[in-house]
Amino acid sequence: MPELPEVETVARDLRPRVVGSRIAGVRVTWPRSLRSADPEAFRGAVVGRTVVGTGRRAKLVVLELDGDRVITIHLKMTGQLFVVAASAPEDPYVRVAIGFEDGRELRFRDIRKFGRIGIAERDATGDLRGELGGAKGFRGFGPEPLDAAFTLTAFRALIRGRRGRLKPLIMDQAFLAGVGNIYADEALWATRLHPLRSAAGLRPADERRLHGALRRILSEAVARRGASIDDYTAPDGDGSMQEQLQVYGRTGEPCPRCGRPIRRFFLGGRGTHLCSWCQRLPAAERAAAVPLLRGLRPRPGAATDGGGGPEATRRAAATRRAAATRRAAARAVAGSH
DNA sequence: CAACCGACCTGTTCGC
DNA sequence: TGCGAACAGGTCGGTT
Repeated sequence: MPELPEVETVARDLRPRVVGSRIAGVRVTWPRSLRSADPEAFRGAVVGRTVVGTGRRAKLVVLELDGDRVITIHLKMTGQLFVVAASAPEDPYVRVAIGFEDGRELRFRDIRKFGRIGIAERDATGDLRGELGGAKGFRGFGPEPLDAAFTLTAFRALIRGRRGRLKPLIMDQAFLAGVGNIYADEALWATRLHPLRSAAGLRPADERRLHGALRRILSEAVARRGASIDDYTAPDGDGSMQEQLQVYGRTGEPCPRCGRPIRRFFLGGRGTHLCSWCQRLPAAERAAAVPLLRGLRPRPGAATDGGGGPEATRRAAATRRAAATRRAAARAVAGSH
Protein backbone atom coordinates (compact mmCIF):
# COMPACT_ATOMS: atom_id res chain seq x y z
CA MET A 1 0.00 0.00 0.00
CA PRO A 2 1.73 3.10 -1.13
CA GLU A 3 2.26 5.60 1.67
CA LEU A 4 4.69 8.51 1.85
CA PRO A 5 7.93 6.54 1.23
CA GLU A 6 6.45 4.48 -1.59
CA VAL A 7 4.91 7.48 -3.34
CA GLU A 8 8.15 9.43 -2.93
CA THR A 9 10.04 6.55 -4.57
CA VAL A 10 7.66 6.42 -7.53
CA ALA A 11 7.93 10.18 -8.03
CA ARG A 12 11.74 9.99 -7.96
CA ASP A 13 11.90 7.01 -10.33
CA LEU A 14 9.64 8.78 -12.81
CA ARG A 15 11.69 11.98 -12.88
CA PRO A 16 14.41 11.00 -15.36
CA ARG A 17 11.84 9.24 -17.52
CA VAL A 18 9.27 12.00 -17.94
CA VAL A 19 10.86 15.39 -17.30
CA GLY A 20 11.24 17.20 -20.61
CA SER A 21 8.65 15.07 -22.38
CA ARG A 22 5.73 16.72 -24.14
CA ILE A 23 2.30 15.14 -23.83
CA ALA A 24 0.83 14.14 -27.19
CA GLY A 25 -2.31 12.27 -26.17
CA VAL A 26 -4.12 10.35 -23.46
CA ARG A 27 -5.58 6.88 -23.75
CA VAL A 28 -8.30 6.03 -21.22
CA THR A 29 -9.73 2.54 -20.77
CA TRP A 30 -11.48 3.23 -17.45
CA PRO A 31 -12.76 6.84 -17.33
CA ARG A 32 -13.43 6.75 -13.60
CA SER A 33 -9.71 6.49 -13.01
CA LEU A 34 -9.85 10.20 -13.87
CA ARG A 35 -11.26 12.32 -11.04
CA SER A 36 -13.38 14.17 -13.56
CA ALA A 37 -14.32 10.86 -15.26
CA ASP A 38 -14.07 12.97 -18.42
CA PRO A 39 -11.29 11.93 -20.82
CA GLU A 40 -11.92 14.88 -23.16
CA ALA A 41 -11.59 17.41 -20.35
CA PHE A 42 -8.43 15.70 -19.15
CA ARG A 43 -6.92 15.71 -22.64
CA GLY A 44 -7.78 19.37 -23.03
CA ALA A 45 -5.94 20.17 -19.83
CA VAL A 46 -2.71 18.31 -20.55
CA VAL A 47 -2.11 17.69 -24.25
CA GLY A 48 0.63 19.92 -25.61
CA ARG A 49 2.14 20.57 -22.21
CA THR A 50 5.59 19.47 -21.14
CA VAL A 51 6.43 17.73 -17.88
CA VAL A 52 8.90 19.93 -16.03
CA GLY A 53 9.19 18.05 -12.74
CA THR A 54 7.88 15.28 -10.52
CA GLY A 55 7.19 15.36 -6.82
CA ARG A 56 4.93 14.27 -4.03
CA ARG A 57 2.40 15.89 -1.73
CA ALA A 58 0.91 13.63 0.96
CA LYS A 59 0.27 10.37 -0.94
CA LEU A 60 -0.15 12.07 -4.30
CA VAL A 61 2.36 11.69 -7.11
CA VAL A 62 2.59 15.15 -8.68
CA LEU A 63 3.63 15.73 -12.29
CA GLU A 64 4.51 19.38 -12.79
CA LEU A 65 3.60 20.75 -16.21
CA ASP A 66 4.70 23.94 -17.87
CA GLY A 67 2.35 26.70 -16.89
CA ASP A 68 1.21 26.31 -13.29
CA ARG A 69 -0.75 23.16 -13.90
CA VAL A 70 -0.02 19.77 -12.33
CA ILE A 71 -1.29 16.24 -12.75
CA THR A 72 -2.08 14.52 -9.44
CA ILE A 73 -2.06 10.74 -9.17
CA HIS A 74 -3.32 8.86 -6.12
CA LEU A 75 -2.27 5.20 -6.30
CA LYS A 76 -4.58 4.10 -3.48
CA MET A 77 -3.98 0.40 -2.84
CA THR A 78 -3.02 -1.14 -6.15
CA GLY A 79 -1.98 1.73 -8.43
CA GLN A 80 1.34 1.46 -10.29
CA LEU A 81 3.14 3.77 -12.75
CA PHE A 82 5.50 2.70 -15.52
CA VAL A 83 7.00 4.37 -18.58
CA VAL A 84 7.29 2.19 -21.68
CA ALA A 85 7.20 2.35 -25.45
CA ALA A 86 3.60 2.87 -26.53
CA SER A 87 3.98 -0.25 -28.65
CA ALA A 88 4.91 -2.42 -25.64
CA PRO A 89 2.41 -5.15 -24.73
CA GLU A 90 0.12 -4.49 -21.81
CA ASP A 91 -2.26 -6.42 -19.59
CA PRO A 92 -5.94 -5.56 -18.95
CA TYR A 93 -5.20 -3.55 -15.79
CA VAL A 94 -3.80 -0.45 -17.49
CA ARG A 95 -6.52 2.19 -16.93
CA VAL A 96 -4.90 5.35 -18.31
CA ALA A 97 -1.87 5.98 -20.52
CA ILE A 98 -0.40 9.44 -21.02
CA GLY A 99 1.43 9.41 -24.33
CA PHE A 100 4.51 11.49 -25.10
CA GLU A 101 5.68 12.87 -28.42
CA ASP A 102 8.73 10.60 -28.43
CA GLY A 103 6.61 7.43 -28.63
CA ARG A 104 6.77 6.41 -24.98
CA GLU A 105 3.87 6.54 -22.55
CA LEU A 106 3.26 6.75 -18.82
CA ARG A 107 0.97 3.86 -17.90
CA PHE A 108 -1.27 3.87 -14.87
CA ARG A 109 -1.97 0.25 -13.92
CA ASP A 110 -4.51 -0.29 -11.16
CA ILE A 111 -6.12 -3.66 -10.52
CA ARG A 112 -8.75 -2.44 -8.09
CA LYS A 113 -9.63 0.83 -9.84
CA PHE A 114 -9.46 2.84 -6.61
CA GLY A 115 -6.70 5.15 -7.81
CA ARG A 116 -7.48 8.57 -9.30
CA ILE A 117 -5.74 10.99 -11.64
CA GLY A 118 -6.64 14.66 -11.51
CA ILE A 119 -5.68 18.16 -12.56
CA ALA A 120 -4.64 20.81 -10.06
CA GLU A 121 -2.91 24.18 -9.86
CA ARG A 122 -0.46 25.88 -7.52
CA ASP A 123 -2.01 28.54 -5.30
CA ALA A 124 -0.24 31.65 -4.00
CA THR A 125 1.37 29.67 -1.16
CA GLY A 126 2.68 27.04 -3.54
CA ASP A 127 0.31 24.35 -2.26
CA LEU A 128 -2.08 22.52 -4.54
CA ARG A 129 -5.68 23.38 -5.36
CA GLY A 130 -7.96 21.38 -7.56
CA GLU A 131 -8.63 17.69 -8.03
CA LEU A 132 -6.93 16.38 -4.92
CA GLY A 133 -9.50 15.08 -2.52
CA GLY A 134 -13.25 15.44 -2.58
CA ALA A 135 -14.71 18.62 -3.99
CA LYS A 136 -16.30 19.96 -0.82
CA GLY A 137 -15.14 18.11 2.26
CA PHE A 138 -11.45 18.49 1.46
CA ARG A 139 -9.75 20.42 4.24
CA GLY A 140 -6.31 20.55 2.75
CA PHE A 141 -3.29 18.45 3.66
CA GLY A 142 -1.44 18.69 6.93
CA PRO A 143 2.32 19.29 7.10
CA GLU A 144 4.86 17.01 5.44
CA PRO A 145 6.53 14.97 8.20
CA LEU A 146 9.93 15.01 6.49
CA ASP A 147 10.00 18.76 5.84
CA ALA A 148 12.58 20.70 7.80
CA ALA A 149 9.70 22.87 9.00
CA PHE A 150 8.12 19.90 10.76
CA THR A 151 9.98 20.41 14.02
CA LEU A 152 9.05 19.08 17.44
CA THR A 153 7.64 22.52 18.23
CA ALA A 154 5.50 22.39 15.10
CA PHE A 155 4.28 18.91 16.01
CA ARG A 156 3.36 20.02 19.51
CA ALA A 157 1.42 22.98 18.17
CA LEU A 158 -0.39 20.65 15.79
CA ILE A 159 -1.39 18.05 18.36
CA ARG A 160 -2.33 20.49 21.09
CA GLY A 161 -6.07 20.53 21.63
CA ARG A 162 -6.65 17.33 19.69
CA ARG A 163 -8.49 14.65 21.61
CA GLY A 164 -8.76 11.84 19.07
CA ARG A 165 -7.12 8.45 19.32
CA LEU A 166 -3.53 8.38 18.17
CA LYS A 167 -3.66 6.03 15.23
CA PRO A 168 -6.61 7.57 13.38
CA LEU A 169 -5.15 10.99 14.13
CA ILE A 170 -1.70 10.42 12.62
CA MET A 171 -3.35 8.77 9.62
CA ASP A 172 -5.62 11.79 9.10
CA GLN A 173 -4.17 13.46 5.99
CA ALA A 174 -5.48 16.84 7.12
CA PHE A 175 -3.53 16.46 10.38
CA LEU A 176 -0.30 15.03 9.00
CA ALA A 177 0.36 14.15 5.35
CA GLY A 178 1.49 10.79 4.07
CA VAL A 179 1.19 8.39 6.99
CA GLY A 180 -0.89 5.26 6.34
CA ASN A 181 -1.59 1.98 8.06
CA ILE A 182 1.91 0.50 7.88
CA TYR A 183 3.91 3.44 9.17
CA ALA A 184 1.31 4.36 11.79
CA ASP A 185 1.60 0.90 13.34
CA GLU A 186 5.39 1.02 13.16
CA ALA A 187 5.72 4.49 14.71
CA LEU A 188 3.36 3.63 17.56
CA TRP A 189 5.16 0.38 18.33
CA ALA A 190 8.51 2.19 18.28
CA THR A 191 7.25 4.69 20.83
CA ARG A 192 5.39 2.11 22.93
CA LEU A 193 2.17 4.04 22.47
CA HIS A 194 -1.10 2.15 22.18
CA PRO A 195 -3.04 3.05 18.99
CA LEU A 196 -6.10 3.88 21.08
CA ARG A 197 -4.26 6.33 23.32
CA SER A 198 -5.87 9.74 23.38
CA ALA A 199 -3.78 12.52 21.87
CA ALA A 200 -4.85 14.67 24.81
CA GLY A 201 -3.21 12.30 27.28
CA LEU A 202 0.32 12.46 25.84
CA ARG A 203 3.14 13.69 28.02
CA PRO A 204 5.81 15.94 26.49
CA ALA A 205 8.20 12.98 26.34
CA ASP A 206 5.62 10.94 24.43
CA GLU A 207 5.20 13.73 21.90
CA ARG A 208 8.95 13.99 21.44
CA ARG A 209 9.33 10.25 20.88
CA LEU A 210 6.40 10.04 18.48
CA HIS A 211 7.65 12.97 16.43
CA GLY A 212 11.13 11.44 16.32
CA ALA A 213 9.87 7.96 15.43
CA LEU A 214 7.71 9.22 12.58
CA ARG A 215 10.61 11.11 11.02
CA ARG A 216 13.16 8.35 11.58
CA ILE A 217 10.99 5.51 10.25
CA LEU A 218 9.70 7.44 7.23
CA SER A 219 13.26 8.55 6.37
CA GLU A 220 14.58 5.03 6.57
CA ALA A 221 11.69 3.81 4.43
CA VAL A 222 12.42 6.42 1.75
CA ALA A 223 16.09 5.38 1.77
CA ARG A 224 14.97 1.76 1.30
CA ARG A 225 12.57 2.66 -1.54
CA GLY A 226 9.50 1.79 0.50
CA ALA A 227 7.95 -1.50 1.56
CA SER A 228 7.09 -3.88 -1.28
CA ILE A 229 4.05 -5.66 0.09
CA ASP A 230 1.33 -7.01 -2.17
CA ASP A 231 1.13 -4.78 -5.25
CA TYR A 232 3.59 -2.01 -4.48
CA THR A 233 6.47 -1.68 -6.86
CA ALA A 234 8.16 1.25 -8.61
CA PRO A 235 9.64 1.87 -12.06
CA ASP A 236 13.15 1.06 -10.83
CA GLY A 237 12.02 -2.00 -8.86
CA ASP A 238 10.86 -3.11 -5.43
CA GLY A 239 11.78 -1.55 -2.11
CA SER A 240 13.19 -3.37 0.90
CA MET A 241 11.54 -1.65 3.86
CA GLN A 242 9.26 -4.66 4.38
CA GLU A 243 12.30 -6.43 5.86
CA GLN A 244 12.62 -3.73 8.54
CA LEU A 245 9.01 -3.66 9.67
CA GLN A 246 8.72 -4.68 13.31
CA VAL A 247 4.98 -5.29 13.72
CA TYR A 248 3.10 -4.70 10.45
CA GLY A 249 2.19 -8.05 8.90
CA ARG A 250 3.90 -9.96 11.73
CA THR A 251 0.87 -11.17 13.64
CA GLY A 252 1.83 -14.05 15.90
CA GLU A 253 5.57 -13.48 15.59
CA PRO A 254 7.48 -12.46 18.71
CA CYS A 255 7.72 -8.77 19.54
CA PRO A 256 11.34 -7.78 18.75
CA ARG A 257 11.50 -6.01 22.13
CA CYS A 258 9.86 -8.36 24.61
CA GLY A 259 9.22 -11.62 22.75
CA ARG A 260 5.50 -11.72 23.37
CA PRO A 261 3.35 -12.35 20.28
CA ILE A 262 2.38 -9.45 18.05
CA ARG A 263 -1.37 -9.07 18.04
CA ARG A 264 -3.77 -7.66 15.51
CA PHE A 265 -7.14 -6.04 16.02
CA PHE A 266 -9.51 -3.88 14.05
CA LEU A 267 -9.57 -0.13 14.51
CA GLY A 268 -11.93 1.77 12.28
CA GLY A 269 -12.09 -1.21 9.95
CA ARG A 270 -8.33 -1.44 9.50
CA GLY A 271 -5.99 -4.13 10.71
CA THR A 272 -3.86 -2.78 13.53
CA HIS A 273 -0.69 -4.52 14.72
CA LEU A 274 0.78 -4.03 18.14
CA CYS A 275 2.50 -5.59 21.12
CA SER A 276 -0.10 -5.35 23.83
CA TRP A 277 2.59 -5.75 26.49
CA CYS A 278 4.88 -2.96 25.26
CA GLN A 279 2.00 -0.72 24.19
CA ARG A 280 -0.26 -0.63 27.20
CA LEU A 281 -3.16 1.71 27.73
CA PRO A 282 -3.03 3.76 30.90
CA ALA A 283 -5.71 2.65 33.39
CA ALA A 284 -7.52 5.95 32.98
CA GLU A 285 -8.01 5.33 29.25
CA ARG A 286 -8.78 1.65 29.42
CA ALA A 287 -12.52 1.90 30.16
CA ALA A 288 -13.20 4.08 27.12
CA ALA A 289 -11.31 1.67 24.86
CA VAL A 290 -12.92 -1.57 26.00
CA PRO A 291 -15.57 -1.78 23.26
CA LEU A 292 -12.91 -1.32 20.59
CA LEU A 293 -10.62 -3.92 22.09
CA ARG A 294 -13.08 -6.66 21.33
CA GLY A 295 -11.32 -7.04 18.03
CA LEU A 296 -8.26 -8.26 19.92
CA ARG A 297 -9.88 -11.62 20.42
CA PRO A 298 -9.12 -13.94 17.52
CA ARG A 299 -12.15 -13.87 15.31
CA PRO A 300 -13.75 -17.08 14.20
CA GLY A 301 -12.00 -18.09 11.03
CA ALA A 302 -8.84 -16.14 11.68
CA ALA A 303 -6.76 -19.27 12.02
CA THR A 304 -3.47 -17.74 10.98
CA ASP A 305 -3.84 -14.83 13.39
CA GLY A 306 -1.70 -15.54 16.40
CA GLY A 307 -1.46 -19.13 15.34
CA GLY A 308 2.12 -18.96 14.25
CA GLY A 309 4.08 -22.16 14.00
CA PRO A 310 6.40 -23.31 11.22
CA GLU A 311 3.50 -24.08 8.91
CA ALA A 312 2.11 -20.54 9.09
CA THR A 313 5.60 -19.10 8.60
CA ARG A 314 6.18 -21.27 5.55
CA ARG A 315 2.82 -20.27 4.07
CA ALA A 316 3.49 -16.58 4.68
CA ALA A 317 6.85 -16.87 2.92
CA ALA A 318 5.19 -18.56 -0.05
CA THR A 319 2.61 -15.76 -0.21
CA ARG A 320 5.37 -13.14 -0.21
CA ARG A 321 7.22 -14.92 -3.00
CA ALA A 322 4.04 -15.12 -5.08
CA ALA A 323 3.47 -11.37 -4.62
CA ALA A 324 7.04 -10.62 -5.68
CA THR A 325 6.53 -12.68 -8.82
CA ARG A 326 3.32 -10.78 -9.62
CA ARG A 327 5.10 -7.44 -9.18
CA ALA A 328 7.90 -8.52 -11.50
CA ALA A 329 5.33 -9.64 -14.05
CA ALA A 330 3.58 -6.28 -13.80
CA ARG A 331 6.85 -4.44 -14.45
CA ALA A 332 7.50 -6.65 -17.45
CA VAL A 333 4.03 -6.37 -18.96
CA ALA A 334 2.82 -2.89 -18.09
CA GLY A 335 6.35 -2.49 -17.49
CA SER A 336 9.53 -0.61 -17.26
CA HIS A 337 12.87 -0.95 -19.06
C1' DC B 1 -14.30 17.81 16.46
C1' DA B 2 -14.83 12.70 16.89
C1' DA B 3 -16.38 8.29 15.46
C1' DC B 4 -18.48 5.21 12.49
C1' DC B 5 -20.59 3.28 8.15
C1' DG B 6 -21.03 2.04 3.36
C1' DA B 7 -19.26 2.58 -1.20
C1' DC B 8 -15.73 1.97 -4.32
C1' DC B 9 -13.11 -2.48 -6.71
C1' DT B 10 -10.90 -7.20 -7.85
C1' DG B 11 -7.60 -10.86 -6.82
C1' DT B 12 -6.31 -13.97 -3.23
C1' DT B 13 -7.00 -16.74 0.66
C1' DC B 14 -9.72 -19.29 3.68
C1' DG B 15 -13.41 -22.33 5.66
C1' DC B 16 -16.46 -25.79 4.68
C1' DT C 1 -12.01 -30.35 -5.48
C1' DG C 2 -15.00 -26.58 -5.77
C1' DC C 3 -17.58 -22.74 -4.09
C1' DG C 4 -18.68 -18.70 -1.83
C1' DA C 5 -17.41 -15.66 1.94
C1' DA C 6 -14.01 -12.95 3.94
C1' DC C 7 -10.27 -10.06 3.41
C1' DA C 8 -7.02 -6.41 1.79
C1' DG C 9 -7.48 -0.83 2.92
C1' DG C 10 -7.31 4.70 1.56
C1' DT C 11 -10.43 8.12 0.81
C1' DC C 12 -14.97 10.29 0.65
C1' DG C 13 -19.53 11.46 1.61
C1' DG C 14 -22.98 10.95 4.88
C1' DT C 15 -24.78 10.31 9.60
C1' DT C 16 -24.78 10.24 14.59
